[in-house]
Amino acid sequence: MPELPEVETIVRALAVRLQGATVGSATYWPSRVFRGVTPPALDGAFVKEVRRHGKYVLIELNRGYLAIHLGMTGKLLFDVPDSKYTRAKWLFDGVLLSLEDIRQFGRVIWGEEIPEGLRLLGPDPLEISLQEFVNRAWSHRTGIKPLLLTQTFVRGLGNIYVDELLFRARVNPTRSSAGLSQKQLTHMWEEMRRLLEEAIRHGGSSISDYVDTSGRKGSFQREHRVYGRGGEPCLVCGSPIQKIFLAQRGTHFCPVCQNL
DNA sequence: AGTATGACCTGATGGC
DNA sequence: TGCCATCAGGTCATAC
Repeated sequence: MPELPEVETIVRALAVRLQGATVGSATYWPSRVFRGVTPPALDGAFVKEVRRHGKYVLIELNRGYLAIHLGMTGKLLFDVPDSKYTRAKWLFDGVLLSLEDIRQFGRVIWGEEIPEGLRLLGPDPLEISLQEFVNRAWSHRTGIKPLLLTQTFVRGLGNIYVDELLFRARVNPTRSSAGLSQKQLTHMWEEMRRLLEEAIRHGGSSISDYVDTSGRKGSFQREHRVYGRGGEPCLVCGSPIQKIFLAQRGTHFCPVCQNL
């Protein structure tokens, strides 16, 4: 579910309420999200910083790092009662934070250092330089869509924002990354930043599950130009938006605006 | 190194 | 109303 803009929205809200707070208690329900390794109790630990690392929420404590990936249906919610899908909850100076995850594709990782799974990810799309973006794109032989979804290439893009980005940059999703021109990649890099920043300003996209820490939906789904619009007219040229499958992911694009 | 496939989970939706 | 298939903001592991 949540991609970079949604996780960024969550992290900003967490930072306000958790920075400097002390962990009073932690409760973990048996669940796949821990992948067999439940974090320690953490009583008395305090929060140094909350930040985003790709699609991970990273909570830095004085004793180590709690990394939370929300998978497809994960939510971090303040002050809600336990539900059937509550997988963990923490009390930070009287503030209750719960992790709910229906499908359990999310994960919670504990590490005394930043977990390796996070360190191995590629650069952040909002921080990567144009030159590095171009060089990295040209160094792979794969399709541009699957490449943008690969978190070791850049960290944080998912299916919605890749489709939207390729539409805005007028790049066909079936193109190979190495075959793109400097001009096309420059356009993509610029649109990537613009798109993500705009989506963050809208509080992310809510299709079915995503809500922020207060349970509120984002509004960027109203700005989607291709994602979820298969068969509907292109907002630029009017031809029907196509939906195909690439790398097993639904892929939406305009065959005219994004011609080969 | 690439790509293709299935697995992991649960719920919503649409066709019959 | 029920049953079945299909689909969903994401990784992962395995096999060619």
